[in-house]
Amino acid sequence: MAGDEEGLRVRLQRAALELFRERGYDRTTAAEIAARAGVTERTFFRQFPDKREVLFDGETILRAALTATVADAPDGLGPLDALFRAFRSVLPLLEENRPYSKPRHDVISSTPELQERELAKMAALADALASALKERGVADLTAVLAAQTGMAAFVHATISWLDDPEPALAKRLDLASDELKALLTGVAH
Amino acid sequence: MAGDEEGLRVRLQRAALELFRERGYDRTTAAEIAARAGVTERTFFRQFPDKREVLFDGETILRAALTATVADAPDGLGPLDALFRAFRSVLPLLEENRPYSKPRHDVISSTPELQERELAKMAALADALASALKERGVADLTAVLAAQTGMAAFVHATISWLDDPEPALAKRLDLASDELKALLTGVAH
DNA sequence: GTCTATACTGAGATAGAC
DNA sequence: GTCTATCTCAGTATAGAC
Repeated sequence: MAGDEEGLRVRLQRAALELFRERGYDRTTAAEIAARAGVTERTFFRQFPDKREVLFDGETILRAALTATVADAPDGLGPLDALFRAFRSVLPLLEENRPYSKPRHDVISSTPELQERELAKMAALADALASALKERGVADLTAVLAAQTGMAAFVHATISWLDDPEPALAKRLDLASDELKALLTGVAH
Repeated sequence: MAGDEEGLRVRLQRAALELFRERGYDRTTAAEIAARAGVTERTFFRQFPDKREVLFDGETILRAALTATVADAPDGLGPLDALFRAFRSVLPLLEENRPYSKPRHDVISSTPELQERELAKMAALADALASALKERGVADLTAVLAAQTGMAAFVHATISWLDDPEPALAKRLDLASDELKALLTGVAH
């Protein structure tokens, strides 16, 4: 038995992604993932509360980075600008992880169960960002709408960039930001 | 047996909501729901692909109503205005259903599994609205961002109104609409 | 690590609508 | 008779309790 719990989690994640790509998500069992990582099924479920979660370990890190950057934003910066500043701050992290994220995303987008979990993670992230904005003194409704709107732009930019690396993610983020501005044009009420 | 399939679905939905409120979602089995509706477990799963889905039958109607109204919007109306016009058109439907929607929402918000499913439904709705906007000639990126942003406002208004009926839903929608305008105006880039 | 509940799936038998 | 919906029975996999 290794004491290397972190290494075990990574091994399980890799084994899972491999198997999901080979046979598809629903045709691979938790026992098979565990076996490929050299442990038992029980150990798998001790590391991850359910089978889907094995593909969503990185979200914690992303959330921590984003909320910290929002908290550190200079005074007077508007809510959406504070968010986009945070999104830009994690660009290197995302670009570095693209080789893993791309196949991972392919599996997710072809598996309804995993899509649901992804939406849940993104919603949790948006909630965390809304809280970070409120900490800055942004009003509740404003913070929630800004977080949702910003996340929508961020997710859309990221996903389209995973499908096609050109244009670069930074460029796509700028595009989405501009597009949000333009949305207002013609809003009557 | 009865040919009344629609009545059966409604009976199953009501039985499910009752049981979920009595014992909680995870402490009630599909067999129990079926039994209360007078059928077997297998029949339950023929009507609904999984246990969660029994609480999400109305989404289809809402989606049809919203997309139809977006399609019917007068020429020259901006994307966000077309969306809010559609949201307002569906207010009577929502108000009429509040007695059912409120307990349903309580169950959902206390059950992670159901929250995930709800997010998936809302995402599907946003996709449908984005498509409806594209049909009107709105550019892809614009349509997607408008749909996501509009849905965020709509969902937030609806949920807060389920928690507390005052102020009215129409008022809450106007508030959210105004808030979005204010939000987008301050984007620097 | 073992055992069990329960969500789901498939196949075949049955019964009612037409 | 066909067709469709339910029931019955047997099975697998996830997840939780012990």
